[in-house]
Amino acid sequence: MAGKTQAGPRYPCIHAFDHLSAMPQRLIRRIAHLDMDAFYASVELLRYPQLKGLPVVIGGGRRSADDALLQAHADVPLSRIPVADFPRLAGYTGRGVITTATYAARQSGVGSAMGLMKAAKLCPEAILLPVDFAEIRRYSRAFKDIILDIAPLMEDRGIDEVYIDFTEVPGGQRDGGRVLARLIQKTIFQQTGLTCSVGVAPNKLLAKMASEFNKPNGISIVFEEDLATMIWPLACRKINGIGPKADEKLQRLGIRTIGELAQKEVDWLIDHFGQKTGAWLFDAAQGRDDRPVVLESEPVSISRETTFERDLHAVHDKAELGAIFTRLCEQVAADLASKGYVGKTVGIKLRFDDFKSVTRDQTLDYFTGDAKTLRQVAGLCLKRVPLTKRLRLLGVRVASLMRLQEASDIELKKPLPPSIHREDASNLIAHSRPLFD
DNA sequence: TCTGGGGTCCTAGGACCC
DNA sequence: TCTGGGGTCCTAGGACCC
Repeated sequence: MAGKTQAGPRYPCIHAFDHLSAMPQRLIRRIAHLDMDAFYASVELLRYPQLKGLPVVIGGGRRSADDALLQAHADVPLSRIPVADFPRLAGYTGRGVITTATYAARQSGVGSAMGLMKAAKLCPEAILLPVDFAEIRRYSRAFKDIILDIAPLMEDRGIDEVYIDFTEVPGGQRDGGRVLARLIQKTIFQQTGLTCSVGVAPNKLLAKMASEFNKPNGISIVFEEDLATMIWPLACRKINGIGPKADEKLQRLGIRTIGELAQKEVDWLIDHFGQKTGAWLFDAAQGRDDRPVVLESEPVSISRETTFERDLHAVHDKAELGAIFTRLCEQVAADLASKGYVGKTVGIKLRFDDFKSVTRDQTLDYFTGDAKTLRQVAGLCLKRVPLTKRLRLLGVRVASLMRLQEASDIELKKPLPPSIHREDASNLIAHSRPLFD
């Protein structure tokens, strides 16, 4: 960095750091997207370095199975666990899916979101490790704290991803953001042993795509003028927000790349995708996105759900279902309390053995966070669903949230129990089916 | 032996009010 | 007897993301 004080024109928003540069430049919007490389697997490998190079799958979601696996090794010093003692996929039964897999396991065709049983078939020699969420969260907190120390404008996008506004951060303009990106990347590695990939671009949309260009441990810089060469050749699916359904529809319309999408007229896109989506697709293809980096946001809903070890029947497994239902309500109530919220919309989610899901919810005229109240209202929601098929999942959700501190006594006062919806009452009589509630 | 869990946002229809 | 809009809230489902 040049040490001389610049003599040229001063720009009010230029940070002190840039005043030291030989050539002051106008600030251009520089947004970074950072995501950790193979986060879950990398954290596990830090703990069990003896697994390096071996096929390992990290299982997720099924807490009971995971806890059992963790428990099996609870009393063994980690450094002394021989690889042979790790639980193996073969012989494991369960309904979990894989969160991630090491490269050696991926070679056998195993990949994230795959059912554990399918993974066991594809790669029977694989070692299964449960996800240690507490450990994952510790590392997640750690890398975000490191970023906040260097660049304070950070948007949390989940366990292993953030956006960072580089625009006014010292050094954030240098080499298009590369200098700052490298500093963050290096500091995270030094302090956690984990690598990450960073993309820096004029907005979140492009930064997100850029961070994928150079994985792992990469940095990619994208400028507005790089649109045609770096973005347009990509598949539409690379746009964050275009999922399998939208992609399939685009393909049916003969659009495969973002460049092909960029050639379409707005009106044509609106005709095919509706006002909102059409206009958004048009902007995205042109690389336009003015969403700000959001530092803090209020939750919209808080929920708990669980997939059963086996499909349960409303009548035959009534007691078990009832107990699970109550426990979910208690967990949601505890989550509300620990986060300091109350809510007035209570809902349930059911998934049947054919994987079809339904939801029911009911809005109260008061706010609550009370487990018993949740259980009662959720029970009324449940009565509105015909329960002929077996169930594989049950969930409880609270929405229309308000901070507990801001809730007045009147809003929290519990009036008479809510009544069953009128149209559902006749439905109920017409069916007169057995319920586990 | 298919397919976790915790979220957000959008759409669309109906109720209800003015 | 027939027929307006607009706005807001509620509900159900679905796409998508991490």
